[in-house]
Amino acid sequence: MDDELSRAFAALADPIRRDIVARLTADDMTVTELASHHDVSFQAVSKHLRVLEAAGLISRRRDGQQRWAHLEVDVFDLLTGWIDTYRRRAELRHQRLDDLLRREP
Amino acid sequence: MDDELSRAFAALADPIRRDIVARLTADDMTVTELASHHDVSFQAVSKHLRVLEAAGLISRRRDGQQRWAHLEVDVFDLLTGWIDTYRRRAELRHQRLDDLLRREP
DNA sequence: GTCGTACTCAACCGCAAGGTTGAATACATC
DNA sequence: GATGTATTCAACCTTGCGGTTGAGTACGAC
Repeated sequence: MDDELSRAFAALADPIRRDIVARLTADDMTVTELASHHDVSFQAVSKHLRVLEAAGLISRRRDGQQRWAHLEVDVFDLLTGWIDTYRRRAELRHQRLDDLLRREP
Repeated sequence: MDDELSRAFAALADPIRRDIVARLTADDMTVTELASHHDVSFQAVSKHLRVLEAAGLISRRRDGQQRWAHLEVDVFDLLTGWIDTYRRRAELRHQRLDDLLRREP
């Protein structure tokens, strides 16, 4: 659990954090607003935001007393990039297998 | 950490498990073969395989004394499905924002 | 049946994750 | 300056994860 890929996958493994990410697709939000939708303490949500920030999934901006969380979609590319690489590799393997079977029945 | 999506993300958060998945794109493999590439005990790799199986990322087949692990790519769709849904939603938001700014400068 | 091989199960350990509560900080308002 | 609000920091607790080792199971070979 050290590289960026691991942090990103781990960050999205938690349902509350996935929900936070989902809400941030609509608009930037403050900690209070995000916490209002969850049955955990305010501070717990604050922790979740720190995890998301460490994973590069969000950035944060201070405005007065409020801290606005903003979704950073670039990390999504990192994840789908990894997944697609190996999905493609698996499909290629099946392709080759099919070809072989078709050639030697 | 209960639903399939959480299990899948969590499973791929570990570098060893990602490496196992990567190797399985080339071919089905036994526990011994997979363990030979990593600096952890044989039993630790066996545990990792159980996690991957619980996440639906692999299936397993017994053949004599050997247990072959086989990659199941369908879970990849589950992950990219989730990611793309919210990536698209975020892009739509930016689209609307751009339109608004272009209309009222 | 015995031996070696492939693997799982079980018990344990250290550590980090996610949660809590209470205090501290930072800013806005009066 | 005092009060209220938004947020973080710090200390703590419990649980689960990834690792280990040692014993148990299941199968093949002799």
